[in-house]
Amino acid sequence: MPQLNGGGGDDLGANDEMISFKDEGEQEEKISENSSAERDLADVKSSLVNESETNQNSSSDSEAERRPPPRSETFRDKTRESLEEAAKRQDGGLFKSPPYPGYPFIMIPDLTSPYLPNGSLSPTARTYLQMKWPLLDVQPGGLQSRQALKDARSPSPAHIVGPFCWEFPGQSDLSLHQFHLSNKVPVVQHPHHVHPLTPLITYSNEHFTPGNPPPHLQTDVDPKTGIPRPPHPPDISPYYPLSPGTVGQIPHPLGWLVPQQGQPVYPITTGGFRHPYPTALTVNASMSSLLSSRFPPHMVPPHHSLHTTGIPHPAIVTPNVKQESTHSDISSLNSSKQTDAKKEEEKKKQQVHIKKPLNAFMLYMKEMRAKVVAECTLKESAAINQILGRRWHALSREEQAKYYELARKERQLHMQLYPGWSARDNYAANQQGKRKKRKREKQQAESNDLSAPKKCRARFGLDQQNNWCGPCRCKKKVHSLHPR
DNA sequence: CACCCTTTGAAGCTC
DNA sequence: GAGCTTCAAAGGGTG
Repeated sequence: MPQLNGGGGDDLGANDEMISFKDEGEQEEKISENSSAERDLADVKSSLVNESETNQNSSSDSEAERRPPPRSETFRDKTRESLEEAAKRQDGGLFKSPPYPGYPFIMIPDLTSPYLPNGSLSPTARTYLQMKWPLLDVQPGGLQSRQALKDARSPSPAHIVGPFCWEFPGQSDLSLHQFHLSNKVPVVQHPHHVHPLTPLITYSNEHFTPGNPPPHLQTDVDPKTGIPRPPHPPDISPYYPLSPGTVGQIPHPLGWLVPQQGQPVYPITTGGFRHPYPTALTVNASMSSLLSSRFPPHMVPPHHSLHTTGIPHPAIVTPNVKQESTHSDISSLNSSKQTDAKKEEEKKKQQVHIKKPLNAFMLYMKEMRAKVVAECTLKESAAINQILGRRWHALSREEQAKYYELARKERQLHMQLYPGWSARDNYAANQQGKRKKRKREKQQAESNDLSAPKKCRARFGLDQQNNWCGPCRCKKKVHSLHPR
């Protein structure tokens, strides 16, 4: 299990395990991809499949065989090298403290008293909550304000450069710069669903360079709105330019975090609001000490329980109930008492579904999906995920390490929020284990096929058992061990 | 409309 | 402890 210590450097121990680079052979594929830039979408799709198959085939070779000889200078190599150098220049090394300046808690200058005397949320708290749980309507002006906020989003890195899908490892940074410099961007595509931690990584390496905004961001002008961005204090990550006095007047720095298409990041159901989270959103002593140890004191929130606000953590969903509250028709008010009673019963029946914390790859996917979608004009998630999987393998150790560290943080936070939670809780919770059943059935079918008595035996015969597939060999052993 | 597909990683389960 | 299974996200595709 690739658990990073957060110290970076050579202590990344598991890195040898965490990057398998099973698709080293894609270098040639990339060249061919480049030469076929006018390939249409269907070809892109099919090439993905072909490449996958190719990679799978090549993966049977030994690692040494798969690794190409010291590479001549290709565009990819140059790109990666230059990017890594750039990252080194910017970072001066990995995980300098604070390693994750944007980690949610440090975005709160002060949440000791999130409420104003009139009972409303303070702008600071509002901003924090909006960032931490983007779909939460904490804007004072409701829809109008949210719309304004939405319109004033700072650009996401997911700008379109072209309709084709270019897969260059480490390209994210390059393309990011390209995107910001490019005027031929017809569409600003925002991540559809953004994990609360995603803002930390959306801008790739630059997230980990506290106080050093990348050059392309120094214009401080939102290219979409033309609205100048406020200067950020030197001690706070430039991506969270929060100031109690300015919040509410400036475009939301993470406005693009607002879920797209009206879809929530983690669907907040009515149950989500109804249930008082036993431990959710509570920064307990240990978590606070963790934060204190990792972040400057002024960035660490005090002990308090935000759950008193009834604000759900994004990881909580109530899976089986759709948003009843949206159906608050006038007519329904007539029978509100009966409906409420039924709802109450349903509520009780509902079990809070605490989702698993996202792993490193999931975090990476969340960040990069929109960009890949924009670049490829693909929307099929399966294909997108294939691309993302390959890009993931193409990432450098350092780049991957950032996501592993984020994932580690995510798990840590999750553990703090839900001490008693176990992944096991979600096993059967998923529709009474339907998927489990399906998968088992599927695997049984496969295994039946593979172990079909005549398959390998018929194909290769008893003389060439070394060519038999594993299950067939296994089955033979089993049969030999347990003869009837 | 529920489920599949597709990816990697974490964690649980089984033997 | 190895190997297998499930579930995290995502959204178009499918039956």
